[in-house]
Amino acid sequence: MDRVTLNDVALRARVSLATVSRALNQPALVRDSTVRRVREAAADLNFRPNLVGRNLRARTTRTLGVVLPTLTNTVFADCFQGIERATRLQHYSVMLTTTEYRVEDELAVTEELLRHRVDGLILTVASAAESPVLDMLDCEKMPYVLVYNQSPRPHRQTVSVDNRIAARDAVGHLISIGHRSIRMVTGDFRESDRAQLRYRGYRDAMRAAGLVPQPPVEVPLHTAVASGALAQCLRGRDPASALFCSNDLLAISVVSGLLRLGLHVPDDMSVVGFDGVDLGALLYPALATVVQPSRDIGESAVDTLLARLRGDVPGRSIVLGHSLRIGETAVRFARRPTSQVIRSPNRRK
Amino acid sequence: MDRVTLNDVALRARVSLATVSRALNQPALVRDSTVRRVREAAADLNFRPNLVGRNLRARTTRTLGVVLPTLTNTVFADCFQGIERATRLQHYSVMLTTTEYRVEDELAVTEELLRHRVDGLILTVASAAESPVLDMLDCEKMPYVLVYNQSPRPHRQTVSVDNRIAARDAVGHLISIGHRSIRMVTGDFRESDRAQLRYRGYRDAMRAAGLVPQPPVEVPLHTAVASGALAQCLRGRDPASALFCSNDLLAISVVSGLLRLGLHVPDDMSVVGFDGVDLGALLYPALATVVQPSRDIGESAVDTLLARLRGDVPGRSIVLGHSLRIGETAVRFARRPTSQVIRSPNRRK
DNA sequence: ATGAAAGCGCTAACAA
DNA sequence: TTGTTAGCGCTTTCAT
Repeated sequence: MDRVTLNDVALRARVSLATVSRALNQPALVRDSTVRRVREAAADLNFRPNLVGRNLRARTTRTLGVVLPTLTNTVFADCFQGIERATRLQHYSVMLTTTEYRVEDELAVTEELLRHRVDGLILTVASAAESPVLDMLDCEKMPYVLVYNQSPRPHRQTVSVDNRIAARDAVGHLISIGHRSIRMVTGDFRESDRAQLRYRGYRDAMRAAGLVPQPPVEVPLHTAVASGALAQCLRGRDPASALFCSNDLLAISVVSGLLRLGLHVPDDMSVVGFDGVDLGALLYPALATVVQPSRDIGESAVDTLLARLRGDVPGRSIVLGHSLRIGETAVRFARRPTSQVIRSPNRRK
Repeated sequence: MDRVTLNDVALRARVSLATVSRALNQPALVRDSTVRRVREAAADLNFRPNLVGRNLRARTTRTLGVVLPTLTNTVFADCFQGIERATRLQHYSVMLTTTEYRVEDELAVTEELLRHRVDGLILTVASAAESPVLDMLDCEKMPYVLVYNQSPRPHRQTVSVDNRIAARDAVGHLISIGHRSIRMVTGDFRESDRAQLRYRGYRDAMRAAGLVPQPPVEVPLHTAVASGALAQCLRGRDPASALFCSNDLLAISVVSGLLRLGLHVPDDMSVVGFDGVDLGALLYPALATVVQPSRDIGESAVDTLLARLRGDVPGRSIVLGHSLRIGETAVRFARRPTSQVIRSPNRRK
């Protein structure tokens, strides 16, 4: 492997080991000619600083730990790219682990990160309100920042959109374009405090309009949406004309499910998602959705965390702005569909 | 922070530091009663082994470095999840970095990983045939395994499907169901040796059927497919009836683009992708595609790399099986469309 | 079965 | 400006 150490460089440059270290890390403290000699020697020997040694000595690793539920949902992948970019800019490294939504793994993977002595953590947990991991981190005074989660406890610093208001806006939009019977579709409800907040936003919007919020339709995650679950929204004396989904992946799946049932989207049913993954905009019909700035969330989390590591006072949680993407899966409600705009391009010329 | 070390535990358990280390790592070498005392002391003190210290001493980090182009394409996200699962099973950790397809970053991010003294690397490079990173790794005898890439040089161990044959199978399928004018759509061609291999597979299949392969249609990546590029496939005296796309993301984008142009998929144009991302199966119409076992590729890469770290001889590259997913975006060619199967569900009842 | 001690590669006092 | 030295937390001979 590579066994060339500071000492080897020192020997070759005919200076002490300490001088090499300084020449490489704080060249200002070393005579120019020496710096050059050292650099040359290092280059000749193909010297590669050993961060393990440095980290042990420095008692800091310049590495952040990241814990996310999954990367399959690109919302988290985007966030991670943001995290990575920001850390790289600040000359930090990052160790990523995913829990694949297994709440019981959150603690174990975090523990492993702590053994590696990451300087701080960025994580998305199932529920920020009651979380063994966060309790542990608090107890050990290990700095961390939550992404996507929002926490009732102010000391748990988060970077997110305002899920409740964002959801309210989305549903409010549906109402404003004439929908009155709107249902919310979620994955496993308990798995995500975001979904719960978004459900509250749904209720807020419904009530504000004098409508009756319905209980959420829970569909199993990561699988084609059972037509049964969807059919449930279509039956009864007050069938839904619009569905608000707790995330984009689910929304995409719901749209496909509806089409498969022989319905037309959006003429028969409007659908709105939440996340704003790029893919949604590429689809046809383009997914209407609430856009969260995932990359920014990641970058902002890094900045926040590093500020704290530098000793800044914790500061408040950060709420980034969301926006509505007016896609093609949601249109004005009409008892008898009038518009053929969306469908017509799919016609043969 | 946490400053409890082996020594602290030793003091509390009234044994030497060395005994604590042994009790924790090789309990067989220590009297049972002592092991218990040590464990208890460690638990009381909330001792958390410092891997930095261990790694420095052990001159091995039990950590693998991973370099991937992006996570936004779920094919890589899936692969990473496989990598993560396998490493965790073997009590290894992993450091991930992405290049976001910036070839010029491959070297820099890898260098950083090496400074962290990862024991080995798993990477997907733009082109395995000529790659400064790989040259460097070879030169330093740093163990690595490529995923997705296939290399002409046998010593560059890879884990992948047979891209050329897989592509040939896909195009062969199109031919077998009556298509004769088939074009291939790729992203930036130079960015990926996979795309080139797949193009060869396309040519193989065309020629084997006595058809004339056309040059690839290159469309800019990560953006809605320009209708201009697609229109190009529809013009001329021999307009395509089917498109083979170099990856699923592109295929999805192409399908949407066609729909937007007013064409029907698959009646007017069949589309086949490559990758087999889960999402494709959720869409409507479901994407026809070549399925690669991405998770397995990741897991297999870990196993291969760890075997090598254990001193096994390198062994040959691993070619995992692919399969065709018969989706709904590809159907038998007919001059005048006869089937309404796909479209009819989208009709109002 | 346990302890003493050396040292992994590096940084940072402290001296010179 | 440069050198000497003492560890950072851990594993591992080598003794006992």
